[in-house]
Amino acid sequence: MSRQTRLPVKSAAAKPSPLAAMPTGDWLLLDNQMCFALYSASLTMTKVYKPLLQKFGLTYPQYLVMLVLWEHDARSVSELGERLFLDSGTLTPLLKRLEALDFITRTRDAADERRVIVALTAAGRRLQKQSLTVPQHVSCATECSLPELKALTRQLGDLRAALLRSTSSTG
Amino acid sequence: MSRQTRLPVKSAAAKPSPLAAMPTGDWLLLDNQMCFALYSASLTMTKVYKPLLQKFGLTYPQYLVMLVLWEHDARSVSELGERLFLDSGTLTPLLKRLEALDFITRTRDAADERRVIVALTAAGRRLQKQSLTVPQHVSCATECSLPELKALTRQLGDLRAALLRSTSSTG
DNA sequence: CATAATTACATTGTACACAATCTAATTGAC
DNA sequence: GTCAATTAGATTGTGTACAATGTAATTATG
Repeated sequence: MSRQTRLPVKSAAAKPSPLAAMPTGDWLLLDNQMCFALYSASLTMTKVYKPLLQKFGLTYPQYLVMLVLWEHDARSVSELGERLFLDSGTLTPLLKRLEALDFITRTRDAADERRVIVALTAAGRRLQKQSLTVPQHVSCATECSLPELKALTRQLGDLRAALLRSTSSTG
Repeated sequence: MSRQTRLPVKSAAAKPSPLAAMPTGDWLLLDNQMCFALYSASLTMTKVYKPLLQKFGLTYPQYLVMLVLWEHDARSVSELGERLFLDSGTLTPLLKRLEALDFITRTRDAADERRVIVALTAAGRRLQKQSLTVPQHVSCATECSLPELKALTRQLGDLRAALLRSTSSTG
């Protein structure tokens, strides 16, 4: 067989990398890497939240759990995990801290003793109104307009979906 | 004085939040929040890297340190930190692991005994060529074109810069 | 040149994040 | 109904992140 053979090899002759249009020597440059921009922007973002959430005693991941519960109270741990893309190893200790703060309760589901139902306390519900200033402050800190924020949100959602496909499938 | 007074009040009458154009009740919805899209995309991204870097025994933050050193060998801990937006509390243990893997050396600077110079070993340099497949694979996983990747990289870099301004200054 | 201030890094403590594993409860196959 | 397979959470171990603090070396000031 010649070197030009293109039989459907294992993970496909498929698409060439989008990087093919760039010199190979530039592939490993930090500032060319979208992933590093993503990673460092995400870390910086949590630093912006920190002082805002500290007033309530919350961390950013804890605040995310509260957001989910404010949308729909009383959800199981796995439902929270699906919504937030986090697993029980992360959520279990986090939820125990939220419980210790008296913002949520954790109760075994009587109908299915494997499940743990996470529900808001009165204090947890009260927190919703008080935390309206948080997205307000953070959105200002982004120095983005609302259309820009919406566009970025969609792009990052699409990116997450694409990356999830590559982890769950053949890769 | 009339209600129109615009004396420079504490943290300014300043700009209204970009969210002002959105119903208040939507501010706390998870899927409206760019920050959650950012956070979850970043976590998903590191999951894509994991199997690719595991071949070399590296984690994603460790890989970032290698990227910096491949661009410019022999840098101090604080230089690495400035480049990666990480502090010594994160880098010190991470660098010790890279040293244990024999990819870097850590040496006190003779000219300034406070500084620790991080430099590549031969194995660390060899890793550069071997890791060219990593950005190739990840860029495919994003399902983005090169112009899309470049645009996202710039947007996220701008976002990080804006967020950094809000943490360092008056906030 | 003595000492106060600063700088560079390390350490400690808290909180994620997640793979791997474990346990208990439920469901399925027969 | 019994036992295997599955499911839901919890636990364990490793590795970030980062605030706060500690220590040693360097620089600045008088």
